[in-house]
Formats: sequence, C-alpha cells, structure tokens
Amino acid sequence: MVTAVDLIGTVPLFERLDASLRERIEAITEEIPAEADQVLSHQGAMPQFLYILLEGQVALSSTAPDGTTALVEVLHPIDHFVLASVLTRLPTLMTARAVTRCRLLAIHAGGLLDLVEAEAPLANTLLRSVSSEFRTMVRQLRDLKLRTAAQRLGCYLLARVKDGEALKAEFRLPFDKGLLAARLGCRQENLSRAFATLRGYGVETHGARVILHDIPRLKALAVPDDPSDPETLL
Amino acid sequence: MVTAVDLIGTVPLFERLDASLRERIEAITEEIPAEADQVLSHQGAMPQFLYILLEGQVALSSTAPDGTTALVEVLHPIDHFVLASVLTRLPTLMTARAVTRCRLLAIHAGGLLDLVEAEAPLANTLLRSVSSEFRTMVRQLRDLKLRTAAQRLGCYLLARVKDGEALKAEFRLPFDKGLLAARLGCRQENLSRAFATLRGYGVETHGARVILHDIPRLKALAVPDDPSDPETLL
DNA sequence: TCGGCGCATTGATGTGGATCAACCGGAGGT
DNA sequence: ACCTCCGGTTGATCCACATCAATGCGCCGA
Repeated sequence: MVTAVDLIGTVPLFERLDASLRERIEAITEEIPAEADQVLSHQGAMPQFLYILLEGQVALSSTAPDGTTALVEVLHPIDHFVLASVLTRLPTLMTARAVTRCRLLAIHAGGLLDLVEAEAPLANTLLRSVSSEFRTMVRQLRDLKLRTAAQRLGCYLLARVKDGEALKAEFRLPFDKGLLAARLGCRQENLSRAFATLRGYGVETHGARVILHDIPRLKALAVPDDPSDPETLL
Repeated sequence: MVTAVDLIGTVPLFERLDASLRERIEAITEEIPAEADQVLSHQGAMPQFLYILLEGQVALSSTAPDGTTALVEVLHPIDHFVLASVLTRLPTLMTARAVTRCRLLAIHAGGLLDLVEAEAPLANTLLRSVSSEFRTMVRQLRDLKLRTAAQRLGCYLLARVKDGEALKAEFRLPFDKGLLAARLGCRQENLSRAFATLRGYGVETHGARVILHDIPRLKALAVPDDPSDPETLL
C-alpha cells in the first residue's frame, strides 16, 4: 500500500527535504478525495490545510463583493494551493473548487507553520515556491493588461507544445473551453472568436484536439515570452 | 552618524530578527542614492541586489515583447523590491525605476541567499513578505478583471483615508495623476473621467488635493474589500 | 507682461470584449 | 429512431476604455 509519506516524497515541493523532515510533515497530513465541484477552501476563510493536488484539477477563483468572479488559475498535479494564506495566517483571497474528481493531500496548517519556524530547509523550499507563484501572478497581470485574448490564447497553446517541436504540434486541451476561457480572462464566446482568429495562423481545432500547423507564424502573432532568452523579456 | 545597521533595524522586513543576524545582513548591504528616472533593476536581468526603499518613490513595471508597458506597483518607504527574483535566482519580470530622487539600501543578492539558507528566522520573515506580495498581486488581478476604472479609483482613494474618518476625509495624492492612472491600469484621460464620475459621489479635487465629502456613498460605488470583515470578501 | 510649455480636462471616434440571443451538432436517454 | 440537453459557435448590440485631437490653465522664464 502506498502511504502518505511515500506520496510526500514525490511532491516536488518537498522532494529535496531529508527523510526525517518529510516524516514529520507526513505526520500532519492526510490524504483526502474530493468530488467534482466540491469547494475545498472558501474565499475569506482561514485555511485549515495546505493542499497538494495529486490527481484531478482544481480551479482557483476570486470573487468581488458584487458577486462577479475571476478565475485566476487552474491547477494540475502536482500543484499545491493556499500556501500564501497559510504562511501569512490570513484568510484566503480565492475559492478553490475541484473541477474534476480529485485526490489530495491536506497538510495541517498549524503544524506546518510550526515546522516552518524551526526548519530552515523547509522554509527555503516554501520561499522558492511562493516566490515563483508571485512571479506567475505578475505575468498574468501583464498578460491581462497588455495582450488581447487571441494573443493570450496563442501563448497558452504555444506553452503546451513540448520543446523540440519547432514547426508543428498536436495535443489536446486539458480541460473544456469554458474553463479555458475563464483562465484566459475572457468569455467562452470570445475564446471561440479567438480560435477563429488563430485559424488564420495555422491553428486547427476539432473539439479539444488542437493542431498547430505553423508554430513560427503563431509565435509572431502571440509573441510569447521565451523563458530561455531573457533578452526577449525586455 | 546613522549607519546602515541602524537602518536595517528600522526596516519592517528585518525588525524581528536578532541583532547578530541584522549585523550580518548589514555587512552585505550598502546605502545608495538614485536620481529620478534612474533604472535600478532592468526587466530580464539577474538582480544583483535586494533593494529597500528608504526615501522617494519607485515604480515597478512590466513590458511585453511588443514594447507596451504595464505599471504594476508604485513603492513607498519602506518597501522593498526584486525579492522574488532574488529568491528564485531568476531574471526579474519587472523594471524598477526611480520616480523621484531616492535613497535605498542594496543588499547583495548572493550573500542574502547564503543567509537565507542557514537562518530559519530570516527565511520565515521573507516567507511572510513574499506571501503577502503574492496576495497583493492576486488582489490587483481581481480588481483589474472585475472593477471599472472609477471603482478602482474609488478604492484607491478610500484606502488613503485613515481609520476613524468615517464620513469625510481630505488628503493629497502621493504622486501625479499620470502615474496614478498607470497604477490603476488606465490612461490619464480615463482617470480624469473617473474623477468626473466620482464627483457625483462627493469627491472633490483641486490638483493633487482630494476631499471626500461622503465616504459611505463612495464606498457604495467602489465596494472596496474590507479587510476587517472576511464575510465581505465573499 | 507676454509667450510658451506641460499637465489636466473635454470631446469624438475606434476597438476589444461582454452581453444577449439564436443556432448547431454530438452524446445520452427513451 | 427520436428527443433533449449541453457545449460550442455565430451574430447583433452594448459598454468600458483607448486613442486622437483640441482646448484650458497654471507656471516659469525672457
């Protein structure tokens, strides 16, 4: 049987920690399932657990006082969520909802905080993680302000192609178009139009199946930032 | 004479650290001045220093490959910047530019990383800080997606009123309207129109001087999130 | 005092995306 | 087979904001 501690070892967040520390984390975590649509953490609530997504998909969204909602991120294995809230001991700013049936690890927030206080390696791992989440948010902010929906879609598609496929690529979307639209910060209708626009740039779609016929052309439209070349980040 | 170590002690980021650790930080920091418009850290570059702003204002902006730029935040004393990049050892995603003449502390990035590795209290302090920056970004993302420019301006104005002023308030804007517009994610022209809209909600302006005559009414329009009441965060 | 310059405001028009509404096509149930 | 439901698409219209252009106004130096 697979125990939680085995699982903890496979979580990238913790993989560099030594076994004794991982065991102590294991002692305060439990594995839990979640049904599709189940709310795992409610905006405005104090998080009881740090969650790690082992299987399935989880959507993070933030809703304004007037009730409108912005989807901020869709998580896949092996991501985690509500880390920043746990660390700041502040109520969450987003609601986490299972998109599909999920399997998760739930690490008790209080216990984790105690460990973080005492263990520099753990604090360091989390520091890296939160910092990179911060950077993700900055990028999203920039994309939202500076790129059109079609460009954001283009970037999203380009991000799914594996390295080495310079000209053509084919894959399927990891979730339905309604969710993709929300993730890209637009409505389903506009995502549809965005796909229509990209058709002129060698993008073919059949349902969730996507074929990119001309990656360079798509890049020219979408202008993705290329992480391997800091100069293009200027 | 005021030494850097005295200054380190006054930086909220470090104030909870014990004296010996602060000294070790002091050993790798220097105080530097900056002229208005001077670029302190360039997008896409590896940050050499963690900066702490002692005097003046610094703008953080992110520019897309096509050259358009989004201002993400305007910093005031005693904020710091490029922390997430230093911690992840990744190139910066934003350019930091002095808005006014500034005085700063520059903490050597490599040295800081060494300290962070070894010192749990330091790692913890930074963890809190990055986490709360992360939360700030989430909020900005939500505001941008969900609120109009007039609402964002309303929230911004309401955020400047000190607690206890429930009905009326008066203050001056900390920087010029061009910068405020960028900070709010709109053009100067639209900021102007936003102010015009708010005039109908008891907002009076004379240059940088702002008078709020009817705070409750403004709140009703802008619907700021009230940090003291988690329920309104729903 | 007068010109000029820069910031702020105001107006006219264009655009991206939201919203509302109708329609299409495949999957499941009967 | 048929109907129904639902995700997706398409079209029409609306709204917030950008953009372009003109004007107003305070400040400063000649």
